[in-house]
Amino acid sequence: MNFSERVYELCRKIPRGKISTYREIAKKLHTKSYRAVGQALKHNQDPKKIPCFKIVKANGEIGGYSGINPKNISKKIRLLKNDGIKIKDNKILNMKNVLYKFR
DNA sequence: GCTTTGACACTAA
DNA sequence: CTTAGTGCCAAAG
Repeated sequence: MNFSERVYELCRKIPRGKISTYREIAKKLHTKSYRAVGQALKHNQDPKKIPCFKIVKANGEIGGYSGINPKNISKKIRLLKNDGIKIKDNKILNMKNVLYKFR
């Protein structure tokens, strides 16, 4: 199982109404490659199977979605809101409440 | 097989 | 609050 696949697995484990961060995933994979996590997601991006919109930055910002295009960012925000996440000015509110912790 | 890139993180100023 | 700099590591070139 390569790096990317493990990233996808973790994404799928995130329950509805919760989110996670690139950092948390990297930690769970026992690496500090936060950036590589994002790389993996953008490359494969299988929205049908992988809720990659649940992955945000550690500081509560949204990050990107299928690149860093603002249009897709909006879509990501809409998906998150639809999942019960509150967002204000491209930042997550109540991070602590919605952040899903692995392990 | 070395160099660059990037959906990030962290600290300091 | 914003910039600027440094670290990170898998993938792409």
